[in-house]
Amino acid sequence: MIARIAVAAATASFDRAYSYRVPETMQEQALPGVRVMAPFGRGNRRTEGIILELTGGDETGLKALDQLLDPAPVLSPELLRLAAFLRQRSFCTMYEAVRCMLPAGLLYRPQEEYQLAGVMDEHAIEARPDCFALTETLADLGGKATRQQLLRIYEPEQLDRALSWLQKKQIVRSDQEFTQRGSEKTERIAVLAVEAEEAAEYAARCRRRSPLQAAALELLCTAGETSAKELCYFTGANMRVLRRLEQLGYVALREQEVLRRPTVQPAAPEPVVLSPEQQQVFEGLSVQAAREKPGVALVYGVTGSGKTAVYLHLIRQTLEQGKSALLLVPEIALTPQMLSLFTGHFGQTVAVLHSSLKIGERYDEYRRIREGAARLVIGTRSAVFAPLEQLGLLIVDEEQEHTYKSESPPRYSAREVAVYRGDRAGALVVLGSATPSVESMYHAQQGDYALYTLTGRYNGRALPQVTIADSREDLRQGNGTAIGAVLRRELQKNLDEGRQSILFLNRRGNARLLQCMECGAAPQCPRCSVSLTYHSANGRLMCHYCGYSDRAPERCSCGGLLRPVGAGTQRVQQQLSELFPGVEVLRMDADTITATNPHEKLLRRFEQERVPILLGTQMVTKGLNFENVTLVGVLDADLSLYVDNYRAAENTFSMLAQVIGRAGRGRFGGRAVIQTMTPDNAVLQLAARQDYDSFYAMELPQRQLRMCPPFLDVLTVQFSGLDETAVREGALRFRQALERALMAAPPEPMQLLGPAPAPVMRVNLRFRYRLTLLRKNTRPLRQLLEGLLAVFLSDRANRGVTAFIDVNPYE
DNA sequence: AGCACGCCGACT
DNA sequence: GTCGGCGTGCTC
Repeated sequence: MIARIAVAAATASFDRAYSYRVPETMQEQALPGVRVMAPFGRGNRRTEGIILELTGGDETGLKALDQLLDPAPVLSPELLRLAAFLRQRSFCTMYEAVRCMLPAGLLYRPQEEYQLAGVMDEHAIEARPDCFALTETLADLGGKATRQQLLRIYEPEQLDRALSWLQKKQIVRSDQEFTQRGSEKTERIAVLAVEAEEAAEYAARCRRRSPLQAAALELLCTAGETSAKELCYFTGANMRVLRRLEQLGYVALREQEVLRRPTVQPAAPEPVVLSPEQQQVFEGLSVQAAREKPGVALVYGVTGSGKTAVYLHLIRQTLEQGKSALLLVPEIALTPQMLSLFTGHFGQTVAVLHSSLKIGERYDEYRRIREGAARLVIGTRSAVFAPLEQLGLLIVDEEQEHTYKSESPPRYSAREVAVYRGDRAGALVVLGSATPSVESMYHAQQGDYALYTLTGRYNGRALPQVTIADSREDLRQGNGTAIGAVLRRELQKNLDEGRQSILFLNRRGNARLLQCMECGAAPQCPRCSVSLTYHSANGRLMCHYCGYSDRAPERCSCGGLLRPVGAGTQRVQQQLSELFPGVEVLRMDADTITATNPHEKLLRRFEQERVPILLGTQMVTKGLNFENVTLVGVLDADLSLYVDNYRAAENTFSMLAQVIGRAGRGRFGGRAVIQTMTPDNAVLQLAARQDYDSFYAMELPQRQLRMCPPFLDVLTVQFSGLDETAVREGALRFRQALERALMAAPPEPMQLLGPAPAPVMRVNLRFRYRLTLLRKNTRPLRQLLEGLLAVFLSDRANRGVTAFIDVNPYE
């Protein structure tokens, strides 16, 4: 018997199915979807792999599998096919695709184990004292140790240098042992092992010599029991530092059980009654779902039109038919109400999958799904790979959201995967949105998708009255603050009436920087071309691109004082307190949200204590649903509009529509004020009127003109390397090869741009350039690009330059 | 990528 | 004569 396997060791340039002989003893258990270990390459290094298929035939000259890692397949044939789709679509290797479909808890981590097998003679000891020290360590550990154990004591390079010498001399032998990650249900907790006074005293003594130990001890003195992870985060220490403290007897580390089922507060399962319009949409979808090839439905429903109620009925029907359902949401944290609604109705049938679950929780949920105990999966992007059988329904809520696109390999779009899975399984795919992506609406207009519209607002409430306020007017009046005259008037009105308001600062992310008060410079990452982000919680500077972290200095290199600046919520809060003395303003941004003060808690306070004003960045735009909020203010609507991205208009429209939708959810009607420097901008005006149809009609020809989706796809080839010239020249060579290949292909509308520096030109010391190809993303094109990429990566002329391809990226 | 094989120069 | 530098080609 021959097993065709995909191996983890393969890179894009030699990723194919490799044939191995299946030893007699494994024949029964070896099935497609079972992971294996196998020797690979000249050195026969052991690599992980997965069986794709089994065949008969000539076995001579084939290597044999050496171990099966699973008692039963971890991927069904359907999911294996999905992995192949993912590989093809996102230009990743087969094994990368497989890995991304499995929960982390299921992934084996091969653990190298080292065993003492000889002794060093005097000569050797003199020549390689470092190696001798290592053999002593091994002897202390009982003659063998795992790589991880040794890494607690030695630096990786130092360890590898010594080990390779010792292995060559056959003094140390290595073996591999497999530990299954995620089977653990514990986390590591640190506590003081001595009186706080003694610990503080030692901390003071050792501060000079080992500042990290001192910092960790001091934190433990004040915080008491802390998880090792948190302790490291706040002090900048690492596990080695904590181990050392344990050795010295100041700290005790222990494992503690952690909760494995994500907790969701189920709502009372009150019957959800559909309005006539919702009923009509439900029935239409229901009929469509019953077809042999249900296809895709776009449900376009204005904010507050009750898409969720329709989902609920559709899901119930699907489950009653004995099928399973998948509901994708952009971000779990922003949809608590939806989550409790569904758990209230479907109880244990629901499994929740998202990235902030603990490894064990995720693994448990995954198992409940695979065993058929959970038949409704609610989750974020990667939940699209949930191992559901008998899929009858896939819903992608807020389908335009960018969180569905993965920005790390495999770079897939969960929306596309959902459409593919639905097609293969004969299941209905529902894309829901208040502001559909231009692509999806285009497909609906073309008849590729069925279109359903919900126009009525919940309980017939009117849309908020929206005012566009001209910020230039305020500037002319000498009002340089973030709150213009119009908004100020409206806020005052709300305060007088005892109503609440939400203010939205349209800043990307919540990044906060340190800036020099003298020269204006902000500390830069030494390895990337970005400013470092300031974390006030632990007083450290961190780089979001490469992970660099350092204590925040007090002064700039010029000697000036460094002060935090950022999204500017603090400044606006200050201005508000001057404008409305004594009025409480609740701030919601990276600084006010911490582990102990999550944004749910903040929002609960906002609701229950009726804090008059909530001020925040992007996180205030979504999912909030408060009866007493009657005013929404957008402080700077332009900011997301004038960026170099074909989706800028769509994103801005969608964002504004969502924010405006936050007002007037209750009985009292709502108002919104949009402040802008360009009040005549058509996108803003249409968003103010919540006129999606006109926006779409205006945007579509723009897309055609710019050769952007839905007409053509954006395929970027990104190059990176330490040597800028090599990267640029590599990109240029790729461009030339691509031009030649496209010349030979049947002519199609297209445009090839670049090489140009990537938006963040340097990350982790590596320079990044990119080519942009606007062209229809067809199978022949993908094959052409895959081939060129493979050639590029194995061409010696491009040494030191890596490349990857991304389709319709967000950056 | 990661490894062996092979062909060249500097050393016991 | 051997050890080790790195350029080259392959991965069932």
